[in-house]
Amino acid sequence: MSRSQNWRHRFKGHVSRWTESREAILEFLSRSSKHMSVKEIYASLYKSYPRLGLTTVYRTLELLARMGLITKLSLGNGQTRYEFKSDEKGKHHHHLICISCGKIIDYTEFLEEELELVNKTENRLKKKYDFKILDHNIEFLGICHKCNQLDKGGEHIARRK
Amino acid sequence: MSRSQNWRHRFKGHVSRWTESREAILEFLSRSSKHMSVKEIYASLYKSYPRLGLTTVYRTLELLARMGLITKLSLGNGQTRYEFKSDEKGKHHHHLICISCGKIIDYTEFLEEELELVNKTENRLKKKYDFKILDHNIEFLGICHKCNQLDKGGEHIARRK
DNA sequence: AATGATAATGATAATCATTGTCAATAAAGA
DNA sequence: TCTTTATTGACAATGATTATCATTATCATT
Repeated sequence: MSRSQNWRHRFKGHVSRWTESREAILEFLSRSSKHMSVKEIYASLYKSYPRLGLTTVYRTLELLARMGLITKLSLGNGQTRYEFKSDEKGKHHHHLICISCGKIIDYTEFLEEELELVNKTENRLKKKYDFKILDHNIEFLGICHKCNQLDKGGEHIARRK
Repeated sequence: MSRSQNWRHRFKGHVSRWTESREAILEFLSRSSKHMSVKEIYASLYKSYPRLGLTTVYRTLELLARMGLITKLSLGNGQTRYEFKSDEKGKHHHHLICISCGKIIDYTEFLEEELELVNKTENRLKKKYDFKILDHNIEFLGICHKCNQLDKGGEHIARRK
């Protein structure tokens, strides 16, 4: 757990103490797949760090989001998810979400123009509303192929659980 | 409650029965301000429709979102919010959210290009991933002016509750 | 207009993510 | 090493959302 301290400097200026928990959580997120739930993060870390408390995970994730290092995703299924904000080109993505089964698709195509526009808008908003902008979320919501088949099965929307 | 039936036809094909509750909720949302919480919606309707149950409000909102008539907003503060999707030009907006105090700003500026791009992306995604796209959310997250002042007060991010 | 099948409701309990509390612990400067 | 106090973590508390299920109300049919 104490091997890599690559992330320590990232906390400078934001918090007064660097701790193993914070290091571990940030380190873990930087290596994991997208949109991890709090439970998943906690469970994964617990294996190699049993002393970690769930409360700390919540607090740290909130902290990291405030620091702008991770993105918080509220996808409307009762589970907040987080993902590391990579600087690597090509890693940036947005979300396509099925509101029926909850499936999430990260799409990385079609982003060139999108990002350009996002940056422009970000600057305009920053000026006009005096916000310090940390992040953005762009998501498209709909019904995936599989769920759409069910819809066509004759059932009314309201009937499905 | 039974006076206006303007919305009845909207339910055709989606559900098998039209009911007062559904009418009332859709009618209410079409008149109200943006991003109402479930509690707010329930409380408002309760006055003139005391038989309405909270469960029904939840179910109906879910239904209306599935029908594509309202937008569901999960803003990460533990309260799902909903808003009517108006066809009126100029009513469309996106969100600028303060992650510190939760303040939400609807911005309607800078949307011309944005919408064009959104439509284009929507079509591309629809084709590529075979989704029936119902809605989109675009939000910018950051720290509003007021909260940013506090940050500068010397406190570390982690200290604030 | 009355009937009957069943979609929809609503009171209530149950679930589960998130937050509050506070004594114990551990960074980090002296 | 010692002291200060930021941070932690076990646990309780909260609060939004969902599940249950008997009751009610819609609407096609009579």
